[in-house]
Amino acid sequence: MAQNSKKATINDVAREAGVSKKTVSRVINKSPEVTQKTYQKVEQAIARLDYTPDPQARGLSFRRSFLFGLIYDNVNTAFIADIQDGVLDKSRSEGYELVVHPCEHGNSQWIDEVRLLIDRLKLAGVIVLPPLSENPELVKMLKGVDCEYVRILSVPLDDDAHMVQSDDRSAVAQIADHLIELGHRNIGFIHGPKGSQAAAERYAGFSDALLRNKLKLLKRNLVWGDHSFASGVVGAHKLLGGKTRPSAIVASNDEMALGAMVAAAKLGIDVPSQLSIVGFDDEPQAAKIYPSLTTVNHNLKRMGQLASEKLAALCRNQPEQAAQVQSVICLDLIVRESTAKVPPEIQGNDN
Amino acid sequence: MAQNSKKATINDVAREAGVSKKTVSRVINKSPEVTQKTYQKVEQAIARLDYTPDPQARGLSFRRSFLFGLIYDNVNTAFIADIQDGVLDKSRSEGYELVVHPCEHGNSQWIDEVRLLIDRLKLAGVIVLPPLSENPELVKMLKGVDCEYVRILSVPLDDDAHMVQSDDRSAVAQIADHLIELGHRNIGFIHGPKGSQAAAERYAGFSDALLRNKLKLLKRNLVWGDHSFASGVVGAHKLLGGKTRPSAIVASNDEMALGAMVAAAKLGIDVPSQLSIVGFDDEPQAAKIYPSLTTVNHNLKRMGQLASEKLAALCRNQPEQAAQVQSVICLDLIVRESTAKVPPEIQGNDN
DNA sequence: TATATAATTGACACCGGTATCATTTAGGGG
DNA sequence: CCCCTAAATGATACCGGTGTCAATTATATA
Repeated sequence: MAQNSKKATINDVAREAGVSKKTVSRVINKSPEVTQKTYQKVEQAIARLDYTPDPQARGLSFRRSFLFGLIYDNVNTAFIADIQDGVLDKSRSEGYELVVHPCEHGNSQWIDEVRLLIDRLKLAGVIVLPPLSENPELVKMLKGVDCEYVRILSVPLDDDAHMVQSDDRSAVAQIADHLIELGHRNIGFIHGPKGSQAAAERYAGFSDALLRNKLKLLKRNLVWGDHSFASGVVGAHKLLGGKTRPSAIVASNDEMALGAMVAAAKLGIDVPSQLSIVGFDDEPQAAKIYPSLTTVNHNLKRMGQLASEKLAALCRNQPEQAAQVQSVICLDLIVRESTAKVPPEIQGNDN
Repeated sequence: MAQNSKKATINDVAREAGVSKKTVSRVINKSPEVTQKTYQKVEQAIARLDYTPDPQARGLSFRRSFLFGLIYDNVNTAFIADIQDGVLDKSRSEGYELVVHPCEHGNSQWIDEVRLLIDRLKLAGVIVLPPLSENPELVKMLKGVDCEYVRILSVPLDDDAHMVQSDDRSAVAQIADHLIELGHRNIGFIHGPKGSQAAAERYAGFSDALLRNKLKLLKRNLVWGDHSFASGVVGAHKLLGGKTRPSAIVASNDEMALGAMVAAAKLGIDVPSQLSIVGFDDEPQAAKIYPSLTTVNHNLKRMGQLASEKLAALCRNQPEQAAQVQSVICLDLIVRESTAKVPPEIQGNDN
């Protein structure tokens, strides 16, 4: 407790340094027009008084706060928490605190609600998470409002300054390649929700890999899910119920992959000796089951860091710099216990 | 977009309503001294102009912001996300936005850091999550600062207005009772980290149940862990390695219970036919494995809601009201597939 | 009906900063 | 050495609200 009782104001510093408060303000804002000498005088006074400027008062003048907003839909809490962690990492070091703001999914008013939030809190910038970030109406709104933004999504975009993209497509291709290398030819796929662009990207990656390896995409090997555990169970049952069941299943996310594993267990199909299963996301539980799940790691924290780094650059009015921050994140294939060579008795049994 | 271009200020409303801006301010703050008639005039003007007061400006005058802080240690992201969700639920309906602020664990400066955060953002209140909330230094700091607070923890406290407690002790007792009902007499326990009061409470519950049922607490049935998955694996190996291995294992949290399940699987011990396992927390993955995990549900979201409800009451200067909000939360036993009757061949094999 | 008292309302300073523009100081050329 | 121009600094209004206290109005009392 350096200060006596009240915290120092800019007037105290001005008095202490023997300058006007405007000059102190200049120092705080690193204005280049201040003399070296004056600068030091003020700096010392600031240090002596243990002064920190009041963000509220500054915000009132600037018509802008020192807050970032994190806008998300409350679907997957683990997902959010990790990104949030990364965002906090960078934003706080840049002098911004973070306001979190989940939106009711399905509530069509959410865009207006976000606008109101931005307006009222005078947010300096927002980071929008998928699937909200895919919404074109939102982007339209953000462009019309005095607030910077960065979108996190898995759909490629031609707007490096405002996006951090995880390259889901290549990652799923990688994962499919891994299975193909293990000898699998007959591979099932559990698709994500129909409206989701992210899910579409993941399927595209699967398709890429199969075509590149001259394998056919069989209709009977594709089932639809909605990224929920239950839909993974159902989907796997469908895939495994046919006469020529696939020797491997790729699920569009871990949640469904876990569902597939439970379905297999209940059907008495051993993973991985009789069936390989892969997921996508590397959720915490993926490593904590037996057999542990081969999947792909999102680097969520890193994405959060990059997003806030871009946002901070945008708020400094340096869009070029924001664009130069890495925009596309590659994911890491994580091979665990749920994948193995195709069992010999099935070997030739492909399409 | 109702407003023309700029948002309306209090002066605009005052002009529109034909009163002074101070009177408008009174209406905003629901001051009782305003006439019914004036009140309506102003309300209508506000509605016509689509006016919302500027929280920054109000905060500057009040020397207080309309922000709550959520202070946590970054150990378990799922845990945080759910509470955060509940906190947001209530706090936003009370007119507060939420700033999230993780603290580096191990960094001993964190209390000062929180003080600075409170000071700079002039937070109206903070909600502190365990294990941070257990720290007496923190509480001392919070009492010396002009900011309301609510602690979430699992240790009983005599301070209803400032705490939301989850009754871990009774819950673990319940879970042990469940096992005892199933015929288990020889029950192992994997303890949480040594410093943690929460872990101590859970063990106390276990002990309660055994003593109540006149079972002995055997030293060989207690191993220490640290709430991590890995320590669950190790702990279970120790418990299962002896000559008279327990027929059931209670882990102090789900994470370790999952570790125990993997350990059992690798040892070729079938769950639940040869070994029952229970966890604590009901993390999302608990239901998404086979066999699914019997555990206890935290009602994290509810805790978050109650905490923010209390905090809002405190901020309205109604401590009695805050104290009346439910303070102790009972947890729900969730029986799934990982527990079963004790196998007959072991039946008499107790202490 | 006049007056004392309480209930409403308004004028103005202030919260802690920044913007604008005038003023002072410093540097350079004649 | 003086004048001109540019750089550094300061005075004052203002951001959008609230607090204080005085001024006005309504109500109660005599």
